[in-house]
Amino acid sequence: MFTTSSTNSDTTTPPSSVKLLSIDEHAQTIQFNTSQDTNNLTSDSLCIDSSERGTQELLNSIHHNSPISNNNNSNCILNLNSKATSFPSSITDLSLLSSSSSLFHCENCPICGDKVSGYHYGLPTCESCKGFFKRTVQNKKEYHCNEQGNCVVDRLHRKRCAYCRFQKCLIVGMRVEGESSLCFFLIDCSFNRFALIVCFSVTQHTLIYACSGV
DNA sequence: AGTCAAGGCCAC
DNA sequence: GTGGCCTTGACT
Repeated sequence: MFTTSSTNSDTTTPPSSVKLLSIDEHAQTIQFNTSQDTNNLTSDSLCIDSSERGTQELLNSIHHNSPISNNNNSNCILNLNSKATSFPSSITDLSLLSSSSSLFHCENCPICGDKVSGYHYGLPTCESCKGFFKRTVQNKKEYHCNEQGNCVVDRLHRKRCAYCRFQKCLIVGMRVEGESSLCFFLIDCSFNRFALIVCFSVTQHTLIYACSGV
């Protein structure tokens, strides 16, 4: 699924962090910096074979719904710790890792892009999306979209379509306590072997992928 | 005691 | 209905 390129001459030492630089319009290349420290950034990239079955659909989902792409690609840092440098090989492993929410840090709300106020219902979100999700779940609200279910959900337009806002809450992984829902991102650059792991909510019947490139 | 997330409250 | 602020309870 992936091929990789790297300008990093040190191929044996895992980086301490990965900073995402960009995802192109069709989510076919993902550029990111790896670093041992913030003053020594090197440039790497993933190239995705979009001809592989299901790949493009998955990456479009990432592009449109992930905290990464909703953040102008500037404020998301995936931190790698010792646990994250081993590559999980099964969904069970992924579900264990997904509970390590501290691996993923984002300054902007993955739903609307507003300022994150803390972790709410499993994700770092803003205060308004926290309240919106709470009211929806508590009151068992059902919304309907007047468009085709693809409304823009950002800080300015989040009030316009509750249906699309709530769908986005579910897609990015918000959940009530006790519900099984996975939303996990990891780029593993240990020993110059790159892997992107994407795990979405099982309640949305979306694919769970674990892909690696050499 | 400090921190954090869930839930409550209430002006708008 | 929304969203900012507050209280509460669990946890360390």
